Amino acid sequence: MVSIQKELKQQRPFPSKTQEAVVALIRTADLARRVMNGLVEPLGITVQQYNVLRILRGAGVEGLPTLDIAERMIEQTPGITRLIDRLEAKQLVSRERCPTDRRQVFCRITPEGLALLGRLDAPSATAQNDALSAITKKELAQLLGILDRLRDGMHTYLDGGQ
Amino acid sequence: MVSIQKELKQQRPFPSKTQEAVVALIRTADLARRVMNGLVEPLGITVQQYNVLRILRGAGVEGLPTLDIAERMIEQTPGITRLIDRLEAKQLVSRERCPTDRRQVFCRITPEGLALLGRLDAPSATAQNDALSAITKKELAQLLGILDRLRDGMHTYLDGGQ
DNA sequence: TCTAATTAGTTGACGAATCAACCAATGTCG
DNA sequence: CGACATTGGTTGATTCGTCAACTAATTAGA
Repeated sequence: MVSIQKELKQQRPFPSKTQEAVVALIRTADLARRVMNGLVEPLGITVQQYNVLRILRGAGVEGLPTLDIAERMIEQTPGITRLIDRLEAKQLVSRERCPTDRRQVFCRITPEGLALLGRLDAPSATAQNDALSAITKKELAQLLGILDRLRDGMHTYLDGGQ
Repeated sequence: MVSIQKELKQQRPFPSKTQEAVVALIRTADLARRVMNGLVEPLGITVQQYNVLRILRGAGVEGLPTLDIAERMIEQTPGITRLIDRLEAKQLVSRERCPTDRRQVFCRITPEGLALLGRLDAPSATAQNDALSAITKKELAQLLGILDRLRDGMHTYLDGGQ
C-alpha cells in the first residue's frame, strides 16, 4: 500500500487532511487518465476524442449539436470545434448543418468510429475492473456518493464565487 | 444533490458502476483543478507552476534538482524544464548548476516566489475547506483510503502492463 | 419591420504539453 | 586508462488547449 505522502516523497505530513484529499484526488484522476490514454493512444486517438466518440455513440443516429457535446464532456473542453475537426479528418465523425436552424451543426459518429469504439470496449472494461478490483462494492458506492458531494461543494464555490 | 448521471444528461444508466466511478473521479478532479486555477490565475501562474513553487518552498534553501521536482509533482509533468523556464523568467525561481555533479541543476524558490505563495495560502485553504465541508471527517478518511488503493490498482496495471 | 440581443459555432494567436532525439557529465568494468 | 552505459537535463517538432474576437443565424423588442 503506497500512501500519497510516501509516493510524493514528502518528509513532513500534510498541513491538513483536506489538502491531502485534494492532492490524492487529482493524482488519482491523473493516473486514471494515463491508463485510459495507454488504451486509446495505440488506435490514434486521445482520451478526449474517445469521450466524444462515446457521447456520439450514445446519441444515436440523429447525432448531437457541437456545443451539446461539449456540455456532456467529462472534462471542460473549450476547444470542442477543433477536437471534432480532428475526428472528422480521421473520418470517425461526420458533420452536417441543421436545415431548420442553420446555426447548429449536427455531429454523428461514422461506422468507422463505431468500429474503433468497439475495439476499445473490452480493453477499457478490463482496465477499469482491474483498477477497481482493490475496492469493494460498498466502498465503490461510498466513493460515488462522496465524489458527488465534493462536486456539489465545488460547484457552489465556483458558481457562487463569480 | 446532482448525480453524475444527471449532470452529464445521460438517459441510460451507466453500463457499470466501475465506469461511473472512473468518470466521476476524473470529472471531480477536473473541477478541483478548475477551482485551483481560478485562484492562481489572477496572480499570473498556472496550477502546475503553483505546485512547483510549493514543492520548492517545502525543499527549503538548498533547493532541488530539476527531475526531483518532476517526481514530486501531483500530475505527471514531462515538460518540467520549460515549466521552470517560465518560472525563472518571472523571477519566481532561480537555477544554479551543482558544483560537485555538474549534470544537476538545482532550483530554488526566490523571495518573490515565497511572497506570491504567501498570498495564496489562505485563499487555497479556504477553497479546499469550503469544497470539502460537505463531507465528514470519517468520509474524508475513507476517501483517502479508497483513492490510495485505486492508485495501487492502476499502478500495478500500468507498470505490470508494459 | 428594423434594430439590438442572443445563440451556435469558427478562427487566430499564443501558451502549454508531448515525444523523440540529443548533449554533457558521471559511473562502471575489462 | 578507455569504451560503453547511465544519469540529468535541454531542445525541436508537433499537437493540443485556451482566450478573445469574430461571423452567421435566429429571436425579441420598439
